Amino acid sequence: MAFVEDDAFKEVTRGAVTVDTLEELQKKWAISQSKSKPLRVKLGVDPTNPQLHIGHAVPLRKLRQFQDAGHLAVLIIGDYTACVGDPSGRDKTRPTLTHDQVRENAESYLEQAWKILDQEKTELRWNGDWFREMSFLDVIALCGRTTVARQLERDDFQKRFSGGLPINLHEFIYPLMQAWDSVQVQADVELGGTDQTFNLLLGRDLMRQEGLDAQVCMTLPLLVGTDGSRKMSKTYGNSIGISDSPEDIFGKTMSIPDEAMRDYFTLGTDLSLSEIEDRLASSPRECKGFLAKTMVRLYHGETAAEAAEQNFVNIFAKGGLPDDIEEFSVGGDLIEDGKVWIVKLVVEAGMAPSNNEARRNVQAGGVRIDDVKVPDADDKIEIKDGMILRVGKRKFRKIRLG
RNA sequence: GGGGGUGUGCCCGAGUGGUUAAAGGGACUUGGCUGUAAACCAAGUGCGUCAGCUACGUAGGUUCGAAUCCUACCGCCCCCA
Repeated sequence: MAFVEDDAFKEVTRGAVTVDTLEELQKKWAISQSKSKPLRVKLGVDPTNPQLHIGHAVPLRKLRQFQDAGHLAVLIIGDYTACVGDPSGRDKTRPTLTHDQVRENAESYLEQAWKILDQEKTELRWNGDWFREMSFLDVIALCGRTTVARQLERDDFQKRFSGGLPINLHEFIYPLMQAWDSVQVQADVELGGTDQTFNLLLGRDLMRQEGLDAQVCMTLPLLVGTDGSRKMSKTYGNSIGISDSPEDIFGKTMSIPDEAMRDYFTLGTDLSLSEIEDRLASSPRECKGFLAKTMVRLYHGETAAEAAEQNFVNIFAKGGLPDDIEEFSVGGDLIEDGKVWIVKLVVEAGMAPSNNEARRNVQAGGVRIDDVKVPDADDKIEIKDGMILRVGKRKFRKIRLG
């Protein structure tokens, strides 16, 4: 067997948790090189949410690495699978989306994905193209390709089943759909998070059943969220969106636990392993600052990265103010004798969701006007144009009269 | 189809007629320390300018009074067929 150990191959396998199997990948890689025929590397994405975060970016970056090595990305938009909802790693049934919602999400999804992928080397497919054509009989036949026992071996279903939680029948079909995608596009390699293992392996099975050369399955670690414990997910509120502002990306990255830095570097950036090691060897704070800057650079460019860092240092190291502060115009009905009740002001400025929450913030000493604490929640504030209202550490508003 | 369970706040979970806006934990928020890290400490987490209002699957009912009792409905789980 050909033994591939070139740099591109190393780069492409870097960070993978499992490769089923590495030998097959080496073989495919070697054949691809000798025949100058790019590998078809599949990634299926379900646009269940219009916002991509850097956790989603992990497999996309991996896909990009394959592209840089001369291979073809086969990006499948799961417009049909998204309507089912992937049960992987879930402890409850996913809410189902309408097809229209999915189409809409897909648009913004792609817009963001092209920040990472090379569009020239991408084959874009929609799995509705083949699922739409299937008859009910076809679906039945597809379902016949796996067994209930096999499904129940999965950890997520096992937990739900033994825990007395519902498992809806359509959830069993999801992996089959994803696996069928592989058959349709004749994938050489499929990428996915470790939670995708079952789905990916089922793709191998179906391809073999169809007499095709089975795909190699590569699983990647799930990026941990900014809380450092759970996987990154918008629903957990621990995600960094790739469309977030430079300031947000910088700030959120600075708030991750130190232990998560290595994963963020290896999974979320394009830096070389040796550089990453060097950085990790420096002081954690410096290292994290560099990480944050790198993250901003990836999605907003070098200039924005510099600015975001400046801004951060200015606010948190020097206790200053951000460069750009959102303005809030105080409407006439709020003002009484030139004064505004602090609680109402905070709420109206969108800095707290309710009066009670705003009141608590004041009582805790977290509300400042021009850097002076507001002592009492009952206080009325004399409004001056340009005054700075601050709630907590990171929320600022410049008050405008009129 | 028959029988047995179960449904509480963001999540888990206690509570079986009366200071129960509802124990405890997680999560989160604000403050302190700091590196917007971790750990730790403190306060807090339905709404309401504070009088009050609304909440324990949904709708009714019993009661001076219900998350707690009754009826119906809905969802979910288990066993039998």
